[in-house]
Amino acid sequence: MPRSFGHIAGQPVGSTYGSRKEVRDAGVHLPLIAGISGTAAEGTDSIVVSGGYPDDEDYGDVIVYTGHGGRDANTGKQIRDQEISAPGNAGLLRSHLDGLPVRVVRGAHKDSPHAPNVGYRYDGLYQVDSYAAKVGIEGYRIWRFTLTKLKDEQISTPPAVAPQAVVHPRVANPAPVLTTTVQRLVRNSSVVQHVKAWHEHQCQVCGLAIQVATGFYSEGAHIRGLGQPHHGPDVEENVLCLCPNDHVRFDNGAIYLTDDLKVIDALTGVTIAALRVHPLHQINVTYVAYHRAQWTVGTPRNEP
DNA sequence: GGGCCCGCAGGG
DNA sequence: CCCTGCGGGCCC
Repeated sequence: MPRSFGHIAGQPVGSTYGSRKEVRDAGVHLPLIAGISGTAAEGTDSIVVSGGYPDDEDYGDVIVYTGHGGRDANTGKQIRDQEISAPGNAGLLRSHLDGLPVRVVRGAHKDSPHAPNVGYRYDGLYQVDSYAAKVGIEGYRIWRFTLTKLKDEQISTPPAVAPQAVVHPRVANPAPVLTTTVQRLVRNSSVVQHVKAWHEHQCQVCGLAIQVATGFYSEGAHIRGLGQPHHGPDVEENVLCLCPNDHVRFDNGAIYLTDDLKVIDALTGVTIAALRVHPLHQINVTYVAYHRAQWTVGTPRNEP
């Protein structure tokens, strides 16, 4: 069964299961025993919270989840430090860096008001807000991942086609203001992942690749913005791989691109770099021109 | 109820 | 292929 991120069709939040085999057969969490599903490269698609590690803390919408590793294979006792490079831990780190949603399944266990009374229950999607090491109850280093529950509007995937045709009805409630973290989550489509992979997380403006414990971090920047009022498409030709600084510069017009992909400093008009390109990553200059126009237009007027 | 061991399936 | 893992059943 291929790994998939986000909700599983036919498995609404609140679905219950009698055993880990049933959870697996539903496609909600694939491993039969392990609590963390996923890989260091792709990220973690799901976890099971069932009291397997004493340092877990479950507050319902916030979960502090213990990573795996460091246990004796026979006794199950913690006998050494956990490593961030262990596959499940590195997977949760990657989900944090890429803003991927994690399915959370809770299993029945004592002393948790948030766990089901019996069996397992799918409790929806969470994001990995942060992680850090600490010495756990058993006296060894553990890695702890803080997950918070996502609201429905935070996990809508960008449409595959440009949404010009979509009718936006006037609604009484204004659209929710999304945090930076959630924007990243909503925007991290497979398109963005492709672009990041081509550039190996290296910023196309300055060349910086931010490195953390088990990999790199970069941001996917849409050249012509998604959604209102720009309606840019979520396609590779409309996405740049940038470091956070150059992402902010680009989104605020402090830098823009020429049609031959030179990077211009908007304040001085000076060319500061040639955009770093990759043969597989075609960039559509229509979007480049659209972005540039946003920051360079002025009202035409008759000069005396 | 706890200990133990037999497991499968996935990841490296 | 080898190793591991927030099962689970069975025995005492």
